[in-house]
Amino acid sequence: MLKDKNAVAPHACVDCPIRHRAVCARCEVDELEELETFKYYRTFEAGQTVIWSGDRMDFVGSVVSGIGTLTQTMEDGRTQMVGLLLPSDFVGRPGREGSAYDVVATTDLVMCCFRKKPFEQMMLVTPHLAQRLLEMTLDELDAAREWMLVLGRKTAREKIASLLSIIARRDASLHLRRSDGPIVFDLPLTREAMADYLGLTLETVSRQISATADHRPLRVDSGDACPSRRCRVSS
Amino acid sequence: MLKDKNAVAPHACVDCPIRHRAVCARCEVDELEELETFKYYRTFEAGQTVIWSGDRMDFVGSVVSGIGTLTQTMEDGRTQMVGLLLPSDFVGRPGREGSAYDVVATTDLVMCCFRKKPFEQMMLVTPHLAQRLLEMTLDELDAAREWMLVLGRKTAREKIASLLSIIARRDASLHLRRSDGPIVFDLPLTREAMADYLGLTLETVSRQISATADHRPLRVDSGDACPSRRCRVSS
DNA sequence: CCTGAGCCTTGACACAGATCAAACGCGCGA
DNA sequence: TCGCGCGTTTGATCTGTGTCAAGGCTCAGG
Repeated sequence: MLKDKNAVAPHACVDCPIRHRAVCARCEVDELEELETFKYYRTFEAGQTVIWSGDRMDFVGSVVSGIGTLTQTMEDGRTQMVGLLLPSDFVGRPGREGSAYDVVATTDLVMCCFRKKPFEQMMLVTPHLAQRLLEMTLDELDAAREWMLVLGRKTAREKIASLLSIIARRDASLHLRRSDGPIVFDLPLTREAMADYLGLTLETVSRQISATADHRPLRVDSGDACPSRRCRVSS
Repeated sequence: MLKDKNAVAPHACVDCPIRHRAVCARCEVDELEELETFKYYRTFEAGQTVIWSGDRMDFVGSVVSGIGTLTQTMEDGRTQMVGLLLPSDFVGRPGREGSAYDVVATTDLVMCCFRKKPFEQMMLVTPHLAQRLLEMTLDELDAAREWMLVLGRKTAREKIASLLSIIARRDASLHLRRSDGPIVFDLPLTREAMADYLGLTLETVSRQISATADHRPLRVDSGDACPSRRCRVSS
């Protein structure tokens, strides 16, 4: 239960790694200071559940580092991931008591949390906050709708391609890579998590990835401990 | 091209049928008056396209009556509906040039439109508008995610049940019916539109509905011109 | 009246992906 | 060192939907 080496929480908003992408992106320095009065960090280990669906939530917050998932489960156990939480993504809904989804840490995760009550109150008087949240929510809505197309109409192969492309895009926008040569990025999801996101079974995911890896477009770089978790995509 | 008999556009916001559910729900009388200075109505016939994906949009607006759809299409023609537009639903995104989706009128449709520029400006200084829009967007996001579960994990039969249940719920919340006896409501979608929404083919939709109609839960009331467009759901 | 256009239904068949089952490889603790 | 757990791969088989095709119903127009 020791702290993860990367999980050293930042303290000043001003040099926060997600400063310019999170809910607080539009805030002025004095607004950041106000936020800090009810802000705290929480860290989660890979695999830990952040919130159970239906649980009362007394905070909202942003992912600072690591990856989380938002999933829905039916009574009979079928499960569908409805959102990926990458750094700067917002969790929780102001004005709603409980969480509608299970939130799970896929990797070690650091979250910047705000107590919900004061956050809600600050939103009422701070257009910068409310505006940014609206903007982020609209983006998420677009993403959700794009994903509906993936789930409803694409083949297994195309679904995997869509997943890789989304992760690659987000990864690139975060790390600002040079765009020459093959694109390389971590794929920190198990086959099962991918299957949950794509509306497939884990066997199908595995088969499609193996097949694709042979026939080109995508190659798996085996220089890593867990070979299939790091991808190099060409084309 | 004569005006539809129902398409007589209301003029005063105060007695608008969607007054208390639309973006303007939280607005005070003076705010409504300001909205009216750049508001206008547009009517569309069943089948007409309201906006093409990618088109520049110079307005945002609310559905006053009728039903519309939001659909995405891939280059090869596969298509997925990503949203149903029922009365009071909002169309368009402040802060975005063009539409990301095709918007099509499924029935005759009346929309209450606001010129985008003034609307955006008013949003900046009118928390009531921005707050309501945020709330509606969050609801839409929840709906989209619920739909992801439907698309990703449910069987054809369950998908149809989900569709009926959604329409019935929205219909009930709009018309406030007595809840005794079997629920009856219009289903103003073609098999093709349902298929687009559910990520199925129209043949599968047709088969499932026929099958379900025989074996109970859902019965089709054949007192109508187009028998399969009016449903009576028991249980 | 007939005709054609939409929309819906039904049938036969194919196939993508699910399901069930076995086995592999790697890291970890005893 | 061994054995175990977890994630993954691979195989054999089954099945729910898609695909292709034909035919029906209802309405509008000539």
